Amino acid sequence: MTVLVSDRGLEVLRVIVQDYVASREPVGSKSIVERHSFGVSAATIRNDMALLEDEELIAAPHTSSGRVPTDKGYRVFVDQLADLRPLTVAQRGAIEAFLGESVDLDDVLARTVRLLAQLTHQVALVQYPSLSTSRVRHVELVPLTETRLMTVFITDSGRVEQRLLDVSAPLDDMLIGEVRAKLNSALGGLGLSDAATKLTTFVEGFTPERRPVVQQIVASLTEQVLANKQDRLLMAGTANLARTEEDFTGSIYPVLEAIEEQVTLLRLFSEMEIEPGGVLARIGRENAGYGLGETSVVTSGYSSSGGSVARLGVLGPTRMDYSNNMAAVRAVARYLSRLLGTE
Amino acid sequence: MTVLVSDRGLEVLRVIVQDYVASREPVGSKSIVERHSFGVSAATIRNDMALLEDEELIAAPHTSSGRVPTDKGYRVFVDQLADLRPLTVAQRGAIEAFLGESVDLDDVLARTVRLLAQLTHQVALVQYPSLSTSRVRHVELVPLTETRLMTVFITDSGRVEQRLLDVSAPLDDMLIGEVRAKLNSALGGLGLSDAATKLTTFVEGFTPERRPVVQQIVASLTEQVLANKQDRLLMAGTANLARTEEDFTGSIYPVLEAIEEQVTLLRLFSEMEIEPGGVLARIGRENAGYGLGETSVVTSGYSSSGGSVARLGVLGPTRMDYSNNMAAVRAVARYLSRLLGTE
DNA sequence: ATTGGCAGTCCAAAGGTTCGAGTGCCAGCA
DNA sequence: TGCTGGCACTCGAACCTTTGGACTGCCAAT
Repeated sequence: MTVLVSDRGLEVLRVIVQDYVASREPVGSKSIVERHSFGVSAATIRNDMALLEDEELIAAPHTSSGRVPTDKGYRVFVDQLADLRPLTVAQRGAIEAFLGESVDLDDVLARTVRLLAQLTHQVALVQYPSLSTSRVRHVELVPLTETRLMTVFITDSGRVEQRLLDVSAPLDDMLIGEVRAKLNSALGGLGLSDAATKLTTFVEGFTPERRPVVQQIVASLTEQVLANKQDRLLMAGTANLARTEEDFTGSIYPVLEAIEEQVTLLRLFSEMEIEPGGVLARIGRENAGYGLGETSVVTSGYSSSGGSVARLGVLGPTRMDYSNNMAAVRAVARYLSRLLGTE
Repeated sequence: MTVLVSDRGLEVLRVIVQDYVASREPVGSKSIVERHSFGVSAATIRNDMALLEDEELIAAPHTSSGRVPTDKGYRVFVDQLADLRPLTVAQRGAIEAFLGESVDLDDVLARTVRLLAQLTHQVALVQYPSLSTSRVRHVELVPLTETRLMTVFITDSGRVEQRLLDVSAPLDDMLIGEVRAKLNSALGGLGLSDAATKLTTFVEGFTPERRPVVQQIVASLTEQVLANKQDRLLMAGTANLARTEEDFTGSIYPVLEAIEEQVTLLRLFSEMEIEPGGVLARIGRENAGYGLGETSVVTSGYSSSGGSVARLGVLGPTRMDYSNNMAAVRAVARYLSRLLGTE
């Protein structure tokens, strides 16, 4: 974009975005000079606004009404104008206090997503650390009855998956102990794909009469490994859509549908490049392909001890408070990385 | 209630509830005779309606408008008039197909709550089987690093709780094996309260130099047992509140708040007596104490293999489709009992 | 470049009117 | 006794009109 807009022009854009987000009403030249000290008259602001309109950064809903930022205007605001001031001490304290209590990964993520929803008043999303890039830390077999056992699967990203399994022949502790030991020495430290490969030949180390049972266990584990490659998504604050309903011109139905379809959101997530520590916004029509043409998505990435990177973020109407939301998402992502990294 | 209202009067109440729920509009005598074949004239219906109004079962929002059921009217409808016809074959099939795929308790309940939200288009709630009435099935200690281990706690209701733990001294497999074995023989089959009691003296069976480490493990387990006595609640379909927003006279804010406060809902659940297989409704002002004066809650109970009983249900505006929702809640509760009972 | 002024536009709110659905009541009828 | 048709009455929802005001765009002056 060539610089057809003066510095003051950009400043005008900023206050238009800010005021519009705050008031939900188109903002006019007069209210700008009243609320902000530009040191120039309303007429001057009007000239600047005319330029901004030429650049399609703002638009007038009706011939003689105030202006509203366009998607492009939000884009410029986010890229050049938004100041992501750090959260207040109180907010930081709240994050630490709230997440600090967590006892395991499930708990951490569940709290995180609720926290994010509260901080931003939007729909919050947190993706589980991808299993596919993480490694096997431990496999546990827990006998429950003679023919029933539970397989527990722990990755270095802290994720724990368990599954129940019925086997055809009675189990004895000796066998289970042996299988457990061999499984752990064979799989420990492997990436998941490698682990799955290794499992295909695992049964060979056992005597023929034991193979059927071992095979059943292996089959279950393999399934567990592969099935869980698909990513999980946590959500919170969907009710916030109700509060912001007025911001959607049509109904919020398509939005609700897209949200129920977790697959859609995962695809959307996966399309957003994340440099660690950074925070990204997709604005309005940029999401039109997903039926979310009137929503914006703010995301960042976090890393867990396994080195795997997953995403988290919020989703809401295009007219959202980007400054606050981006700051919150960034802060929570960083804190989460710290929490999961050292742990 | 004395029988001041004729049989036909009750029938009129039924169609008023049904039509009002379907159309969201006050229903008048004329539309009743048009839509339903009562074999009498509108004037007669009007007389019946006057009686119903005397009984405070219906009310007129404005002097000359149709009638709307009162909370009391809904109550009578639910208690005497609603026909809970079983779900269609297709719906049953959907339940079985959807829940049948589940792999563990977490999965079952997560699917259940989503299913319930879909069937009823309301906010769905599912309570985890209470730990307090269930018994210890297995305790597992999983070493992760030299000073770090994971404690896994499995109850006969299928619930699995895990927790990470850092200990002050290095662990060796021998010790872990011994502690695991002793824990399981000491705790297996005990109720949770008894287990907690037993844990207080558990450390005595070890040599003094080992006690500190064992004590740390025991402390963590105890905490795990006690902390988890508090019940967990799953929720889904909160976005349905947005769809039904018009049904709330004021804002839906208090409702949102009550929903975020899971404690409130748990208290409300706990107040509702459940005879197994039955389904209960709390209507409108009956929930006023919780800030939910305009909402109704439909619940039932389900039992899991541990014999423990937990609750599930839906929450929505007073003007909801009780017939459908009560049938759905009952069906899902029964199916869930079957699934968790045999498993 | 910036400004004050002015004509023009058009939405939103306020007021007024109409329309019709619905009620209550009553006298007549089976 | 219970049901019916008829009628006067009420009152909200919908529609129209009017008014006020918040804008803009443009222009001549500084």
